[in-house]
Amino acid sequence: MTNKTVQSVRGFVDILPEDVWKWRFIETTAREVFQLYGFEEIRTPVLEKTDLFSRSVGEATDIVGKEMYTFTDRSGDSLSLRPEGTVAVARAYLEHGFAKNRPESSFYYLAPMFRHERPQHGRLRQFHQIGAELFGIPGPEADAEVIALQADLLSRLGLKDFSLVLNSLGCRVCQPQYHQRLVNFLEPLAPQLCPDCRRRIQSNPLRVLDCKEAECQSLLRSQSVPRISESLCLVCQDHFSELQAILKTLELEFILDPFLVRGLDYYTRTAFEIYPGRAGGRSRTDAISAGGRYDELISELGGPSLPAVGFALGIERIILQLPELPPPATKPALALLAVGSSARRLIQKLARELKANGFPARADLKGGSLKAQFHRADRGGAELVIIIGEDEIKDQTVMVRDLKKSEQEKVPAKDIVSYLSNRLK
RNA sequence: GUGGGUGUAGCUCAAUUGGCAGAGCACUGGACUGUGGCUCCGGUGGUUGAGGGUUCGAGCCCCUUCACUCACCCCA
Repeated sequence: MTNKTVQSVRGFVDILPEDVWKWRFIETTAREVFQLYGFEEIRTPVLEKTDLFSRSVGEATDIVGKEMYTFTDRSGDSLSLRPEGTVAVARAYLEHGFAKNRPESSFYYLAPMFRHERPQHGRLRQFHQIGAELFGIPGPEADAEVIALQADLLSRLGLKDFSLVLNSLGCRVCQPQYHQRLVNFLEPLAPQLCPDCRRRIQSNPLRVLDCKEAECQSLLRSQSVPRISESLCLVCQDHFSELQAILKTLELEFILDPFLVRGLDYYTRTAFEIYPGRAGGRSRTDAISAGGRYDELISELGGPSLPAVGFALGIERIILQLPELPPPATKPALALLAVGSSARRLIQKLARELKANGFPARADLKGGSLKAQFHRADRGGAELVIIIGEDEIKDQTVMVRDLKKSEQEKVPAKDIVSYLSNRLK
């Protein structure tokens, strides 16, 4: 492996055949669940105008501020590879008149996202999300529906142990008030906090609350930290407590975490994350799914005032949590081997004919000794091998060998299709 | 973006103090000229991630760089 060979771009990885079946499993399971819930698939472009993300996700967020793949195209427009899915779907929802003609719409997507982060376990620069957006329903029923969908999807995928962490971030009325209360609370403590936290007081005060430094934690625990729940307006309080009641009715367990934060600016009210494991300890591992309500996004994009709630789930992170599964059994293959060049023509022709009849027939394309051809057939998982050589050409037959039983018999060439039909059911 | 760890054949890993770069698997050929798996024998495959330095001599020490990985950060 010399460095002269071309390598893939950092953080962009190949998904090899030995792993692709996991992806397909996740994708088809997701599509099944979405169909049950009445969500429709939508596909939006990987490129959007940079402006779309900076005004919605937030100019100051890390995602927009330092992680986007942004470039100027030949006509001078600033474009970005999408760092997340929600905003693009909201754009499409507006652009195609759904907001007007069918405000209650629900969409899902399975798509690659791009963020220029430092690659790490479960964190790539091109990563893949399964996401869903439910538009037009203001009540907590919509939040609960979306959460139930995630839970159903995860358990269908075989992930039995996960915990749902829940919080309300408040709306555009109560959010700024809480923010100010928190900053007022933290500023006097700043000298005793770690350098990171001192910086966070301005940039992201909520992050101070789950700092990993023991000293910060004990300091905060000795004070009565203001909680968002105490600052919520009445409407937000109602929404949040109703949601909790619905989740209980649906028998969906959750853990309240007043310090749960979202990294994108458009979220209001409900915010949730799903972590692997029962404990709900959310400091150790990364969330496998997250989302929330974003009632202001549509209007901030220039549309009417319409509520929405959605989530996104990281496929790579799901795969890391997937229980050990045996790869699905592949259809038994038929290998066709040839001795001699005229036989080689015949097997390729015969293989094509067999494929037309639905048999996964694979003619050996490389040739060489029969032994080598047998070896490849065996390694390739063939159960039956058809051999054609001079003898078979002469008497218009083919030799059919069962690799498992180590038995073989001659079959008239013209009968091969019906012979195989009996043989392989 | 910050800090730590690791890079040796396609894969998994050896190599004494700085002293001839190796094994297993895989691939390939033969034993067995038209019959796979098992066994035995042989072969291909490496600028030791890359570049520079120290040294009679570097896989090993030093510097730089790239990649992977872990923690921070961020987030799905």
